[in-house]
Amino acid sequence: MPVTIHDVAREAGLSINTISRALNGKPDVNAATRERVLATAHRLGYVPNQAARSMVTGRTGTVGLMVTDPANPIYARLLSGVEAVMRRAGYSLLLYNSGEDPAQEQAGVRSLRQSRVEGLLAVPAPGPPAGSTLAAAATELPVILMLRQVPDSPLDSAGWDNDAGARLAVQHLLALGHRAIGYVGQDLPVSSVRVRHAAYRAALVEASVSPRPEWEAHVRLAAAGAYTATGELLDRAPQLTALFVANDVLAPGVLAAVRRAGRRIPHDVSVVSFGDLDVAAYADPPLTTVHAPVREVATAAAERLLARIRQPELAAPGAPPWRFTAMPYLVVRESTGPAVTTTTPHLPGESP
Amino acid sequence: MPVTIHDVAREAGLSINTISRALNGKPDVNAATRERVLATAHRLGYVPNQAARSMVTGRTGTVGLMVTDPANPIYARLLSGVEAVMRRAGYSLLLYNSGEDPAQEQAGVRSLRQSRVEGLLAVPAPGPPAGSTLAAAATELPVILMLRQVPDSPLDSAGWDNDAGARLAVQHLLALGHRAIGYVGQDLPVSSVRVRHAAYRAALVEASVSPRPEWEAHVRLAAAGAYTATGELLDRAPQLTALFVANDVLAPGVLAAVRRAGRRIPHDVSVVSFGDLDVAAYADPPLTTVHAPVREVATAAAERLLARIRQPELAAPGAPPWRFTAMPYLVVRESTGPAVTTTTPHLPGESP
DNA sequence: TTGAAAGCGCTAACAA
DNA sequence: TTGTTAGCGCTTTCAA
Repeated sequence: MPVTIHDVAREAGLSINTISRALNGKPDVNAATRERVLATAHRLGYVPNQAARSMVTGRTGTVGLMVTDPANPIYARLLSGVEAVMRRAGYSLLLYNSGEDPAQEQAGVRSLRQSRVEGLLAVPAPGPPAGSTLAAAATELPVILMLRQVPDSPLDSAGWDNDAGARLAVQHLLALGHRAIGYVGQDLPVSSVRVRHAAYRAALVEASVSPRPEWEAHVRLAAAGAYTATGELLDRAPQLTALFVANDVLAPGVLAAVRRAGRRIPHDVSVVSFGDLDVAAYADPPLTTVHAPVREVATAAAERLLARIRQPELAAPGAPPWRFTAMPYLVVRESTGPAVTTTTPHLPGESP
Repeated sequence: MPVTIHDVAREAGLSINTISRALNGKPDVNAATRERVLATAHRLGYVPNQAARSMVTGRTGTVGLMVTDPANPIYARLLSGVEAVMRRAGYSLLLYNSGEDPAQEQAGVRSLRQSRVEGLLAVPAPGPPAGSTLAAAATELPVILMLRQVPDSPLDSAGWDNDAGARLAVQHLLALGHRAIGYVGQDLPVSSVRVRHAAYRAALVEASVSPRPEWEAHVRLAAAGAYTATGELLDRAPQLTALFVANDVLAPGVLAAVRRAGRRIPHDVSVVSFGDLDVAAYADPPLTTVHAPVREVATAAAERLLARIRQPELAAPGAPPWRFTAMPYLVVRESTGPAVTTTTPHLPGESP
C-alpha cells in the first residue's frame, strides 16, 4: 500500500539500486542523481520499509524495554531515561509491561524476540523462577537487568546500592537518637525490597537494637495500602518514634496515617523514605529521603546495551557480568528530627 | 543467526510450508504432523521472524505511541492504559517521546512510519504548526489524538472536558464565597492548558468577578517552577483567598509556597487542583481536585485505534472525526474551605 | 495432507 | 556511476 522503492525508481527513471544507494548516503552516486532521487522520494512521500531493510541487514534498530509497572513514577523515569539514550542512538523502543507476572514476562520476551529486538532492558518480574526467562533470552541477545538483581545471575545489571541506601536512612535515624524504628515496605519478593528490609534489620542490630516483627508493615498496594498498614503499625507499636519507609510511593500514605494517628512529624515520629521522587520534596513536611539515582541507572544500562549490541564480544563466555551500582545518598529535609525521650523527666522550663 | 523455519523444516523432515501451516494453526495439517512440528520448533527454540511475516502479510502487529514526556505521571498512566489494551489485542507498542518539540514529533512520526506501525496514538506537541505532522501522518494510517485538541483538526481524538473540569474547580471556590481566586498553570501553548485557563476566566466573569492578569502565574517547569511562581503571585496579590492550580504536577510546589508564605490551607488560602494524581490524595492537606479520567481516555483511544485498524472504512472521507470526551468530576478533600471575609467585622462570639 | 514456487521491499554483491 | 541479480524468512497461491 505505501510507496515503495520501485515507485521512486520508476518515477525517477532509475533502478531501485540507485535509489537505495542515494537514500542511504552511499558513495558512488552522482550528485545530481542523488538530488533528483531525494526530491522524487520526498515528493512521493516515500518512507523506507524497516521490515524489508531488516530482512537483508539483519538489524532491526529496535530494542525492548520491559518494566513491571509503567505507571509507577520510578519506572516512568527509568523509561524516560532509556528512551532518551536510545532515541539519540537511532534505536526504537518496544515497550512491554510484565505487571510483576512471570507468565507475562515470558510472553513479553517471546513477543520481543519475534520482533527481533537487538537487545533487551528489563526490570525482572518476581519468581519463581526469578529471572529464568530473562536468562534464557540472554543466550540469544544482549540483556541488561535493571533495578532488581537476580540471585547468582550471570546477566549484566544496573541498579543502585539498596543496602547502602537503606542503611543511610536507618543510620540517620539512629544518629538522631531513635531506637524504636519501624519499617514500612512493599510485600514483593524482589531483591530491591528484600535488600532494603535486610539492611534495615542489620543496621538496627549493629546499633544493638533488636529488630522486631511487630515493628514492620509489609504492604501490597501502594499509597492506599501504606495508609492502612501504617495505621495498624502505629496502633500495634505505639512506642515507635521513627519510621523507615522503603519506597517513596508508600510515603504519602504513611504520612497521612501518621497524621491521622494524631502524631506530629517529626516531633513525635520521624520519617525517612527511599526514592526521592518529586512527591518527597513537596510533601508536608518535606521528606528526608534517600535519593535513588534513577536517571543514572537508566543511562548506564542503555549505554551498556548499546555497547553490547555494537561489540558482542564484550560478553565473553564465562566473563563476569557487568554490574553498575549507583550510590544513593541521603537528602535531609524536615521529616526527621531528634528522638524525644519520653522516659526521661522533663527538665524544668522545658516545654513538654 | 536465529533459527529459521528452514531449520525446523529440515529437522522435522517436512517442507517449510507445512511448518508454517502447523505453527499458524491452519487447517489441513495432520494432527501427528502438527505435534511433531510444534515439538521440533520448541526444541530448536524457533521464534518466527516478525519482519519476514510482515513482508508478506502487510501487517506488523505494532502501533506507535507518542507522548511529550513519559516521566509525567499523567502520561505514564496514559501509557500504562494504552499498553494494557494493546497487549491484550496482541499488538506491540513502539514508544516515542517528542519532548514537546515539533521537530522531534516529526522525526518520531517518520521513525514510526518506517516501522510501519498500523496506527498511532499521540499526544500532540505544541506548534507551530500544531498538529500538522500528525495530520499528514493521518493520510497514511489511523491516528488518534489524546488529551490535547488541535484546532479544527479532522483527526479522531480522546480527552476529557477541560472546560467543564476547570469550571467545576472554580465554581467550587466561588460557591465557598471566594472572589479573589488566583490561577497557577503551565506556560505551554497547548489546548488543554489554554482551555483550563479560559474556563477559569470565564467562570470568574460569570460570577461578576473581573479576571486580573496579576492574579495569574504561568510557570515553565513543574513543581519547582510552581513554587517560585506561586511565591511571587502571593506577594503580588496578597488578597487572594483561593488558588486554582491547573495541573496536579504543579500542586506540591504551590502548597509548599503557600505554607512558605505563612498562609494556612484552607483557612487562609483554599487550593483546588486538576488531575487527581496520587499526590493529590496524600498531600497535606489532602487536595480538593478535579479528577481527570486518564485510564478511561487511554482505553477509549486504544480501542478506537484497534477498531479503525480492523475496519478502515470507519474513517469515511469527509465524515466528522470521532471524539471521545470523558467527564471530569470534583473530588472535595480538605484543601478548600469557606472564604474568610476579612472586611466584615467578626460577629460576637465568632472565633477569628 | 503435503510440497514447490512466487514474491513481499529492500540491500549487497557483482556486472556493465 | 548505474543496472542486474540474488536472497533475507516468511505466507500464500497452486499443484501434486
